[in-house]
Amino acid sequence: MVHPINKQSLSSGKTTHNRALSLIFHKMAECYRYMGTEERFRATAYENVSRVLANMKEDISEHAGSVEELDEIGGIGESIAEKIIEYLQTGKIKTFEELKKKLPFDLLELMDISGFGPSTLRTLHEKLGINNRDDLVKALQENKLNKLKGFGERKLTNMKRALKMEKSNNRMPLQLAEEEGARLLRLIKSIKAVEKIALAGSLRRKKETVGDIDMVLVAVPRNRKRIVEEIIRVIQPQKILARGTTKLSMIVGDRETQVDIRLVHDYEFGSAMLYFTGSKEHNIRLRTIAKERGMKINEYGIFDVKTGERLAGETEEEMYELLGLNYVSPEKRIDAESVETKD
DNA sequence: GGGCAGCGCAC
DNA sequence: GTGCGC
DNA sequence: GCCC
Repeated sequence: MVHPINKQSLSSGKTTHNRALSLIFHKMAECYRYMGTEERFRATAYENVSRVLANMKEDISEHAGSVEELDEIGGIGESIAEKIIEYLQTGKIKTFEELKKKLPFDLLELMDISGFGPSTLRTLHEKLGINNRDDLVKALQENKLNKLKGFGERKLTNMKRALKMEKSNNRMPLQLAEEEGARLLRLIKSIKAVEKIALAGSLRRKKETVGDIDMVLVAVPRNRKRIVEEIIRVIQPQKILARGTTKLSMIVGDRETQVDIRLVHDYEFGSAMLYFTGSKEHNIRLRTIAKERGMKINEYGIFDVKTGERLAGETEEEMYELLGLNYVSPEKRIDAESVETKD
């Protein structure tokens, strides 16, 4: 089989600093999240920079002539600029080294696993003395978590599954995801009360690898309970992570693919598709623009902040239009810069 | 110096 | 109500 | 932490 040329791999030789720094800032973000809610915005800031670096085409050292130069990059401010320069000059970031000493650092990598947030990890550390992944696996085997408050059966099952799966990188190549997506669409379309269903997320954006499969389903509320039951019946997921009347999250197939389905009204289809297609950066940019215009945007539509009136949401096109933006095709909804104001 | 999204589901 | 993921 |  012929593989398409991968841009990332072409430039990988020049972006080694980006990768290393992206990882460090990701780890620092985890440290701050672990420290508690008062640090959560700091954590977000570090996570943002981590993502910016991961997506950057050229090596960060090309912009690292001065703090001022780095500061021009969105998401990077004075403090992180200094840390980037420190890293390029010394190979280390002192603040990071100190965080490592201060916190149960090996434990924090578990935050990369779905279901493990800061609070959960603090409880595990403080109540059971768990310091790393191995400790946790052992504690789970010995059923030591069962007594803990807030650790119900479903949560434990999900934790065990996530822990097992996390070892293998579960992102699949686009083509495989497209095949699986088409298969699921076919099955769900066979359900009578489903008025409409479409793929969203990174699969719709045609990202080169896809982590999970997102779908938006249109149905009236009175049919939703039955639809969810029917979906489970025809798809026969390996696991159900969460099920309600507006949301279904499950693990499907031998590859253990996570599938998330949102159930919405027909008039919310556009806003739900826009929202769940992402990317995250693109959404944040849209939110900011909406706010500048006195509007608020979410998966249910665009609203006038003052009156609360719903202004749009049936189609994506009308939403971009309302915001005074050119329509952006899903494939191009990559970052904040992919949003263009109309002239 | 204030805002940084806010909602559904598990518990 | 809190934690978590999205 | 960053942005406005």
